[in-house]
Amino acid sequence: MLLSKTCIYGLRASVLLASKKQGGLEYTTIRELSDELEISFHFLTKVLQKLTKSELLESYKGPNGGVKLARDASSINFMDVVRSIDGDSLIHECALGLPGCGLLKPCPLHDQWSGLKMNIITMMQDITLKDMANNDSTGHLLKNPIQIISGK
Amino acid sequence: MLLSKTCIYGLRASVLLASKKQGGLEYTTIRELSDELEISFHFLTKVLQKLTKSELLESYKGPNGGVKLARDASSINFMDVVRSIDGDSLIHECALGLPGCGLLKPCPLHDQWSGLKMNIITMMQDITLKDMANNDSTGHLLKNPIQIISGK
DNA sequence: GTATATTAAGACTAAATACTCTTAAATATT
DNA sequence: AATATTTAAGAGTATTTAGTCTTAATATAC
Repeated sequence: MLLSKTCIYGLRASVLLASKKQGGLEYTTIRELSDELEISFHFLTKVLQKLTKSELLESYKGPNGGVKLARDASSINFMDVVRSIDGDSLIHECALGLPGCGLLKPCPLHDQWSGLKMNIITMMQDITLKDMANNDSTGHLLKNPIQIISGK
Repeated sequence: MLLSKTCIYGLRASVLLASKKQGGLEYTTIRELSDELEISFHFLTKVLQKLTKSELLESYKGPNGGVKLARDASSINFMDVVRSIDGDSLIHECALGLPGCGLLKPCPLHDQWSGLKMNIITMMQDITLKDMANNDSTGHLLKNPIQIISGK
């Protein structure tokens, strides 16, 4: 698995926020997010605390509180969330888990893997929360995708 | 982490075998492999049992026994070992861990990720144990790399 | 056949990750 | 001030992955 489950939960919640009114710039309760994403409320709370600490989200306690994106969904990318939760092991890690593998002392897979890894990182940096929110036509991330031709 | 530690151990042992005389086609004891790779003997034994069951290795009990490659190192690729140990979750898994993600119901990352994933898989299929054994000039995988200008 | 060398298999333990529950702190409403 | 709503934080539990240990099975050599 490339990303931890914790990280995936953080991503899903961030994209869900981005899909909300005002592009996620107003408070939504974690309860609402956890209900929609079908993730345990308490666990999601912990995950989102990491995003709050790394200032991707802002939180507010009490009635009408919740979490919101700290800045526009188009300026937060996939990689920001990944680094906040999984750290940058993805960036530095050798495919064979060999300590000390690098340009100076490449493992047998280093050259091939660093190229592929760079492509993954570039992709993660290029795609923003807004992109993902707009690209969830199949409702994978958002159980109740944005209604274009709204019903009731 | 893309590959489990178990999988990485299996890869390292396979490459080490491939680097041995006769290209790994004669028996080497697991004890020798575990000593050279500095992996616990018992744990490596378990890992290699998987490779033996999937017929990438052959084992033989008793004195002069051990494990050897079941076929030439140039005909076993990286992917063979990965699939034997980690299964093909790598091939099928959605980057966001979403069940049901696929061509028919792509998640917001599906298109980008499936392209990158294909590159990873292609790389793993293209590189053989022989390639890796030949390409370990820095001795990352093999603690005592093959001596070209042999000492003592 | 007895001792020795080796892999196979299963039970067990440890560590990492995922998840739950309880309590505290902050804010709003009345 | 009292109560309700919400996130924060910490302790605790469960599950998965990694690793260890013991015993069994198989083969060789004497």
